[in-house]
Amino acid sequence: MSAATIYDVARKARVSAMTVSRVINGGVNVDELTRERVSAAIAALQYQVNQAARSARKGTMRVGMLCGSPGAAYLSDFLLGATDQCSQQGAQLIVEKCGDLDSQRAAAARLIENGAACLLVPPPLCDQEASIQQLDDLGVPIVAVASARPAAHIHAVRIDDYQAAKAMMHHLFAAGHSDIAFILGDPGHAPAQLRLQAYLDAMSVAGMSTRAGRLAQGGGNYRSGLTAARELLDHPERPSAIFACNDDMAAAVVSVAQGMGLRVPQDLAVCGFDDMPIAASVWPGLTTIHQPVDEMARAAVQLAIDAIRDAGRPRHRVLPYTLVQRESTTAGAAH
Amino acid sequence: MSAATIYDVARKARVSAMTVSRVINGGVNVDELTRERVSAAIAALQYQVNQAARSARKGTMRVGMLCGSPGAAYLSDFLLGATDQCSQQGAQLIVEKCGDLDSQRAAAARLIENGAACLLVPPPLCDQEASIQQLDDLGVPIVAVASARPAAHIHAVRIDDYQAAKAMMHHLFAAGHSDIAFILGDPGHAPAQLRLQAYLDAMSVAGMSTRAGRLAQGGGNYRSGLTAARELLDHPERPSAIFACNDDMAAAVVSVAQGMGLRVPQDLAVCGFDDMPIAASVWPGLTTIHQPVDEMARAAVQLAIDAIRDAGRPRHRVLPYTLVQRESTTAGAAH
DNA sequence: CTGAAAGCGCTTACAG
DNA sequence: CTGAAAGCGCTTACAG
Repeated sequence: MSAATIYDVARKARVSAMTVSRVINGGVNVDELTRERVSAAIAALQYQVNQAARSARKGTMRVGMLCGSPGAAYLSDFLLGATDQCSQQGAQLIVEKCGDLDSQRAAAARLIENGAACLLVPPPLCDQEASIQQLDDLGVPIVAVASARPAAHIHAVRIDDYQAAKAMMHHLFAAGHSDIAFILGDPGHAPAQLRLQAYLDAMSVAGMSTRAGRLAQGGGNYRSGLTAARELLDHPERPSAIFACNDDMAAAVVSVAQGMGLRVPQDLAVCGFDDMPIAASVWPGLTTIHQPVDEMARAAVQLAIDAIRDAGRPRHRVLPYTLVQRESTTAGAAH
Repeated sequence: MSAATIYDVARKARVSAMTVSRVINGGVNVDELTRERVSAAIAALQYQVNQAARSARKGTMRVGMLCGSPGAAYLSDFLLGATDQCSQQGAQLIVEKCGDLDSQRAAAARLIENGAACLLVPPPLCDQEASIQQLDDLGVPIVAVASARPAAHIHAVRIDDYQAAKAMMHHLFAAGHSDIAFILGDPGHAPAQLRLQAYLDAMSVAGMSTRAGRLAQGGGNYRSGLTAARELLDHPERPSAIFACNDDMAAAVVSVAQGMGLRVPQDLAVCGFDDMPIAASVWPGLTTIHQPVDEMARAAVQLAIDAIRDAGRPRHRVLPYTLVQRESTTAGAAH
C-alpha cells in the first residue's frame, strides 16, 4: 500500500486537511482535543509529510555549508549526517569549498545566491573571528560547528572539549599515571587550546606540577606527531603516558614508541582525541574521546532549519562526548 | 523576478505546457520545428525544471550508496560531488555504511526499502566479486565506482589506472630515472594491481629489468609506507626514484628519506597516486596522478539516474586522469 | 478555533 | 504530432 496522505489523516481524525497541516506545522490556534485526535491519527497511519509536495508549494529550503578544510577526516561523516538530516526535513544541502577570507566571501555569496537561507560553518572557519564577522554581514543566520568558544550571537553545536580532556586525564590518573606529557595541536585549532588548558588544570589540581620536557608542540597531523613524540621520548626521564591532542598524532606516538622497543601501554600509555577511523585501525587501538560528528551534523542542520523557519534567539547545543577505552591505555581493556 | 515556469516557456513558444514537457523529457513525437521553438524559448528564458514540482508528481528519485570504507580520504569529495549532482537532478542520495558481506546485504536491503532505485558501489566493495554478486540479485542496477575491472553487466565509472601509472613511469624516465622502485598498495585494492602491472611493464619495455630490492609491499596507509620506504632505502644501492602506489605512502617515503638526510628530489625522486590532500600539503609537494573524484561521483550519479529512468545496456565511463607535477620529482617544477 | 477553495509547477492518462 | 483536463500532496490566503 502506498504511504498515507494528509487526507487519510484528516478523514481518520474527522477534521479537514487544513487542520492536519496546522498540527504538523506546530501551528497555533488548534483546540487541544482536536490536536490530540490528529496526532493519534498521524501515529496510527504512520503518516509522514511528503516533502516533495511541501517543497512544491513552499519552495525548497536550502542549507549552505562552507568548507574550509577539504581534506579533514571528520568531513565525510559530517556530510553523511548533514545530507541525511536535510533529506528527512525536505531540505537541500549545498556546499562550497573555500580557503582564505576573500574566497570565503565569494563562496558564501554563491551559496546565498543559490538559495541558501542559513550557513553551516565548520572548523577552522568557525573559530576565526574575521571569518565569522564577515559572514555576519550577510544577513543569513550562521551555525558554528565544533567551535571552541562560539560567539553568543550565532548558533552553535559542539562538545565540551575542556571537560572531555579533563575526563581523559582522570582516566589516566585512575590507570596509575601521574607523569603525563601532552602534545599540542595545530595552533590555529581553537578547541585544541581548551584541551591543553584541561591538561594543565588537571595536572595542577592533582598536585602534579608539569615538569620540563612534558609539552611538545604538534601540528595536528601524523608527521608532526612523529617529531613531537621523539622529542618527548628522548627525554632522559620518560613520561609514563602521552596525551596527544588528536588521534593522528597519538597514532604517531604509538609508532615511535614501538620503534624504540617500548610496549604500549605497559611501558607507555597513549591516548588521543576525536575518535577518527585511525584510532581503531592502529594496534593497539587508541583510547580517545569520541566526537559524535554525525549527530553534530544533524543537530547543526536542524538548528539551521529552525532558524530559517522562525528566526529566534541563537541556540547553542552542547552534545555529549564519550571516552572510548581501547588498548593503548589499559592492557586487555575491553572496548 | 522569479524563475520561469513551464507555462512561460509554453507561451513564448506558442505551444502547450504538455509539449514543453515532452521536449524537456527527451520525448519522442515532437515535430522538429516545434522542438526547436521550444528549445529556443527555454534558452531565452533560462528555464530550469522545478525539481520539487516534478518530484511531487513523479515521486522522489532516490540513489543509494553503499559505503565500505568510512574513513577513506576520497569519500568526502565523492559525497560532495554525488550530493550536488543529485540535487541538480532532483534526486536524493541516501547512504549506508557497511562492512562484511552480511552487513552489506542488510545495508543494501535498507537502501532499497528506503526507495533507492539504483546502487552506487565504491571501493573496496565494487572490486569484490562476492560483493557484486550479492548485489546483483537485488534487482536494482549497480554502478561500480573506481573499480579495476568492472564486470560487463554492471555500470561503471573509473579512470584507466594502468595508463595513468604508465604515464607516471614515463614522467620518471623523462626526468632521467631508470632505477625506479615501487611500493605496492593494499592487496585488497584491485586498482593497485593495475598500477603495479604498469610499473613492471614499463620497466620491462624500457629494457630495465627490475633488480632485487626494488619492490616493497605496502598496505596503503602512511605507516606501511614508512616501513616499505626503510626497506627500499636500506638497500646498499639505493634506487634513484620511488613510485608509491598512493599518496599516503609516498608522503611516508619523503619523510623517511628526509630523516636519512636525503634531498627530495635531488637524491631521491618520489611520486604517488590519487592526488589526495596530503599530496599538496607535504614538502616538497608530491608529483601524483589526479583522480577526478568529484566528476567520477557526478558521473556515477548520472549513470544511476539514467539507469533508473530507462534501463538500457550497462555503460562504462572512463574519465581522464591528470599527471600533477610537483616538486618531489622535479626540482623547481611548476604545478 | 476550523474549513472550502485555489494553486505550487509539473506530469499522466486520454483525446484528437 | 499536439493539447485540455485532472491530479500529485501539500499550503496559502480568505472566510466564518
